[in-house]
Amino acid sequence: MSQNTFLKVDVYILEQVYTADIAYTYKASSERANGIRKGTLVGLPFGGGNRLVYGIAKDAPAPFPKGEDIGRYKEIEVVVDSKYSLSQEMMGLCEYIKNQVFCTFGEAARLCLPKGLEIKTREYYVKGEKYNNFAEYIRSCRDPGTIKELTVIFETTEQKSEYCGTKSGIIKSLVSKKILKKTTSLSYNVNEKTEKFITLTDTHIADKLLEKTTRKNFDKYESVIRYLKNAENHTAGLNLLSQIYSVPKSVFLTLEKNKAAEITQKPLYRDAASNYSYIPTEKSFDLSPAQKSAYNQLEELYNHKEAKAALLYGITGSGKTSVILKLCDRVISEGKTVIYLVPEISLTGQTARLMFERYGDKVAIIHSALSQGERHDAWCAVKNGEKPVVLGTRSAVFMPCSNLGMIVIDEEQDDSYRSDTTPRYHARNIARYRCASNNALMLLASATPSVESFYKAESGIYTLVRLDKRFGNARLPQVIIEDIRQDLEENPDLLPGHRLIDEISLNLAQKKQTILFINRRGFNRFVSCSSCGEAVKCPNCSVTLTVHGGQNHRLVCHYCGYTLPYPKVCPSCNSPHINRHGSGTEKLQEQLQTLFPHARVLRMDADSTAEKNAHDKILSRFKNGEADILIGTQMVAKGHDFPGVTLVGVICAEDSLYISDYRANERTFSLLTQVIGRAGRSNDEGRAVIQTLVPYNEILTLSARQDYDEFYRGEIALRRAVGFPPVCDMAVITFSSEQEQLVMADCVKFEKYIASQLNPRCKMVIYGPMDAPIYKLRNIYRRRFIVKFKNNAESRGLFDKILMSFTKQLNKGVKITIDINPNSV
DNA sequence: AATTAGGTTCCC
DNA sequence: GGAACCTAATTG
Repeated sequence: MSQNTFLKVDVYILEQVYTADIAYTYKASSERANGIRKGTLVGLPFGGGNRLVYGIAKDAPAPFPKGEDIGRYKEIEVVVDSKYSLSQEMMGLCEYIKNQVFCTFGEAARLCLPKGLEIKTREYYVKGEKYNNFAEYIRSCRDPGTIKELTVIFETTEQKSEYCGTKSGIIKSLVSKKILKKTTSLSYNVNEKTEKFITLTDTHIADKLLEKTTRKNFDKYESVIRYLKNAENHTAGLNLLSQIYSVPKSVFLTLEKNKAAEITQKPLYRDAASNYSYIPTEKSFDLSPAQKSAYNQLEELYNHKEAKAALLYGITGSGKTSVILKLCDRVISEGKTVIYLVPEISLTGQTARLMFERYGDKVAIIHSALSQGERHDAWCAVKNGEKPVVLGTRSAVFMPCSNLGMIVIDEEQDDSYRSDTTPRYHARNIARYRCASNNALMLLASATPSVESFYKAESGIYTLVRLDKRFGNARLPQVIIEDIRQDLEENPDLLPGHRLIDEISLNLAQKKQTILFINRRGFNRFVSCSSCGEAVKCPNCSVTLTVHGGQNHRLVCHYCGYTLPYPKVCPSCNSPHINRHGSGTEKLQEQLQTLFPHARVLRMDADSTAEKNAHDKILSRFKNGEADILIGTQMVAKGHDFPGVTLVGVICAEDSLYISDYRANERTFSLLTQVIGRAGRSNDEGRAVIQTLVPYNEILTLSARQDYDEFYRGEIALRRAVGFPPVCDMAVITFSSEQEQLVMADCVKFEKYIASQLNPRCKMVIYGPMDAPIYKLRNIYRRRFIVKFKNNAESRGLFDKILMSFTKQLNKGVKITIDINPNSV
């Protein structure tokens, strides 16, 4: 073959490691290169073993420079279907992610591709060059047992010329002697589901065929042909037809063979929409004057058709959703697409119903509880433009929408928008990039914006749009901050105090609903021994175990899932005096059932929502009035609209205040404001009882007043004074390993190394090394450094350089990760 | 001599 | 991350 029949293709390997993430040069025959553009997914032989891996073409194929030695390049083996190609925009996005969060291009690309597309290579063996010498080989083998195995191998080889074998030493040596040759083939985890259809194309032939048919089969042909003649487009599903008339498949094949009919395949989408019941509606929203004004401001911004970002700050119950949906209408009516992000699956259910009502099957739903097949099909449907609206959690921000008009991030302050595994991206940053490259609008919405976003709104980077009146007649709830120190002295074990009990009784009598919030699941938080003082800890993690399933049933680790029966004696000193401490959702549920035996109580926490669609079931049962009281962890706080709820109780409000994290105040304020906001969303006035040991705490009083502005003013002043985000940026560099000493050693090494690498222009301040807040997790020890810096290209470049070179120096089994502005520090 | 275990290096 | 490649240790 002459030189110029090959084209040069630079590819990124999908599974490449961080230290060597470069584009590799491959060659492709000009014919094959026809199917390759920038962003095309390809299969390549990679590494010494030439195993087949995925790559993505970095650029379009180009001719090799004259005189280049093409022989040293390997050839692209597979060009994957173009529907799995990444668009120009997504290629740019991957490059952006790679630079921002220090991951490989491939890791970024995988976020943009449907899960389950992962290559599965199957190893098998075929005859090698020296296959004919094989009889000789057997004679030289001493162990009769292995001869038996070999015979089996070659018998099947003779017949099929293929053997899926174990990796025994025999095969290895046969391969090295070139008697066998190792080969790989590729298959996908998820395949497209298709449905077969039959179309009657020629009624004449069909009728003639009927005349010739023997009496025995006549009825079957007759009914099939009759059905098809009357069917729309003379077409019907093959499986359906064969079921209705119990016809064998051969009937259809005969019709096709005689050219009376055609059989076609259509992709069959596994659509999660079928899980939701909804009634389509055409009705438009009646917006209040306040909503109208917010809408107008946002629409004006959208009309610029420029990369814009807005923060819709609307107090709880102000009707943000109607404003946003109306804006969606506007964008979709122009033929553009919308991505609508919500924090968790517990929220998709409610919003999904709203979206389906308005946009029907134009909506794709993406969340973690989908099966791989559903996810894959939704991805394809979005890619080919069948679903202009995407509703989903964090990962939905990567959906392959073309012609994006808007990305909405609802409850934008929520922690779940940041990924806590590599690549550690924040959906907000991805959205910002995508909106920028599509000249689209990024719309952040919240009742309690993150300090970071509000800061940007203040400095004019985002346009701030306010909605500070509740919708309709609804008013903010009356909030009582209840000092429960007295109650606890009387009965240290009782969770609801006098005041809350009275309010619940009142609500039950009035047949109104109540939400009780307690930020801990399980029964007791931990158990400890009164003889030796030790708390029972998880053997794999440096945390205490939580009591679950009744007061003395089991102990469970919330981090690794380790569990053991409730101990009779202290594991440390064998004393029988074990005490339970702290309270969770289960204990609250038990106490309520004793206090109010006739009340119907539902509980929503990570345990009660383990199975698929459980969130939605609990929430809709509560909404339908099938229960009087809903107990839950933060799941109940977020965005749900329960018109029947007039009372909200918070059991230990200060719980989340005293975590050593600079965002503890922000998180507490946001959580309390939101949970209080669940009350009184219709005409009835709402009440909230906040039980606490620190009644004069400012965060509590501010959230009781729902006074975000005041909270923000205090918080930003504090962050300025101490130097925390958003005033500066923070990088957390974590070292982790199963071997404690190796982590220690590498941290010491790194401390010196980073000091020697610092660039005075980057102004980095380094703290550490120190133990991670949970030092041991799943038997992995973690220590870390915290770096305060300014996030710009120069300092990112410096981090990149430091990480690249230090990763090579790490002890074996030690991992290094970097997280910029993580959720918790 | 010939596996086999452990460590190191590079992948177009 | 993983296979090949190298080297030293183990073994009948």
